[in-house]
Amino acid sequence: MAQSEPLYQRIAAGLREQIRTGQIKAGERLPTEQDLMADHGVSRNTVRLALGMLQNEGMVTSTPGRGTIVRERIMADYHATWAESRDRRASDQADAFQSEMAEQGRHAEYRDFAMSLEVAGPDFSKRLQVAEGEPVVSRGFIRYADNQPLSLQTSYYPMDIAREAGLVVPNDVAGGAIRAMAAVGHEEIGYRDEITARMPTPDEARKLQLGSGTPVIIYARTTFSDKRPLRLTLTTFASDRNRVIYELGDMRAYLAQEDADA
Amino acid sequence: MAQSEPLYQRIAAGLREQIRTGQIKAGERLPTEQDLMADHGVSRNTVRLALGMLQNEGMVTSTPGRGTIVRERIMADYHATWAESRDRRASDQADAFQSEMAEQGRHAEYRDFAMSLEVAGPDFSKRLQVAEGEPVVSRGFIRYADNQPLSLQTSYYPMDIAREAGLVVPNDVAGGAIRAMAAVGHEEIGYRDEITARMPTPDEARKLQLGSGTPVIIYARTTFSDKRPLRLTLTTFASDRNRVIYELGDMRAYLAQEDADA
DNA sequence: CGAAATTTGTGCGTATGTATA
DNA sequence: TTATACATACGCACAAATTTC
Repeated sequence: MAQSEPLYQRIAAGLREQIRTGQIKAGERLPTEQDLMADHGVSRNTVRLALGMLQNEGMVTSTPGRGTIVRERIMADYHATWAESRDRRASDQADAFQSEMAEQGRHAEYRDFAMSLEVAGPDFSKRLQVAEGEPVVSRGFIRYADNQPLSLQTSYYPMDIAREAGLVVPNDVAGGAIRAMAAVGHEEIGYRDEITARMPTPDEARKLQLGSGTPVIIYARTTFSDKRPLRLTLTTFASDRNRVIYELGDMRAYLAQEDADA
Repeated sequence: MAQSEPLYQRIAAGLREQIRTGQIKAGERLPTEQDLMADHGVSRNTVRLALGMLQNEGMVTSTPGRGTIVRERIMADYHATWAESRDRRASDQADAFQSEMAEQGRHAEYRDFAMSLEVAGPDFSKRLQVAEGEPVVSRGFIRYADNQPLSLQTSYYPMDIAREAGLVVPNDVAGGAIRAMAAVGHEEIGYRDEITARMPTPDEARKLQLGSGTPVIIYARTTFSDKRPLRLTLTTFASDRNRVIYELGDMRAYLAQEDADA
């Protein structure tokens, strides 16, 4: 006899397979806990361990009274290569996002705009070349599409640059922060992007309305003039609703293929 | 009295705070389940719900007999901008990785190399412009550093190109697959990278030796000649051990800062 | 609209197995 | 070997949210 894996893992594997093969489709209900208890002849505790696995994998969500439902994922693309360099009209880095969502027929907006002064921790200090303990200017907001939160974004600026560019104000800057900096001689000519992922903090989970098994993508862009770092932008993406896209080099073959599809 | 959150969440929050503030450091043991039961006057079940939260957040790992321990994390950088275009000597896309790890004084290697023919699913079909159901050539391996798995990588090639370039062999190709394709007229001149994150499947978790709360970063690179897609490379990174890095534009300020640090 | 039934969430207790120190 | 500590599994009760009638 094969060394048997735990009961709850077997039950989870069975449900996972039913979802993968489409026997249970996105949006549909799984059998209730009672059903699963009866089907497998196990205690409720064991059934809940199995369902807990699927929740932690982000495959299902459970709601009291409703049941356990297979999640569906929709994807918004964040084009890192040109998100900040096209149609920069409205707000800080609030730019290509709205035009891209509009193309997809979705309503994009920014909420909870906030400006504050923060003390540079080791992270900011190193990347912005600011002494630890010095103040930096933080400007952030939340991106929404169709009333659903997509990502949290906060940009940090060295104090002297923020002052020169007129960024130390508690509201949006006409034309965007990037242009405001460029206008006073701080032009962004280099970018370093660092991307990783982790599970969200409870605060992030609340703001992004994340299901329990959904990680966040952490996207950190540091920009440079020819002399120094100008800006550190931290974006926290809900990973079930976002992809980050880079296009490099000669894309004529890709573009031709896209046209053919349309 | 504030609307009380569930007991197990309160207990988890307390432990989270002790870890964040450094009262319990990486590598150290949390109080045992028995201790936590006594401290908070709750049942073991409740204590385990709290510890389960921390595990799902990737903060701790539990081992029978040993206890529950705060995880420590090491980071390897994957330089997407030039990982495939520098020092391409050894294997398929096995290139800059080894030289970079060597610079950090770590031992890099590739294991479990495998070639197989697969039927194109909807994903491959669309991106490689191959009819669904057609065979594609798959070549994959696992990256290790200091005996620890970092990422799973599999590349898919359209059958005709793989044949021309001599990739339909169950072993490494001298000089790398990219050169082999270029040598027969299929030169990569464009790249589209798609990055997202999700929780691992049990299989991925096993191969990457992931703790239960660790997501994976899914990195999909499609490359193009001037005419058509050449290759789809799917990389699954353990998110607690990897970052993906892009450097764009003029980085002279960043490089100067790096030199100064060293 | 309100009441009842359904379904998951939280919490208790207990027992046995298994890996580690 | 023994003790410790987590893993798995059983049972029960009540609360909270949703759907159904």
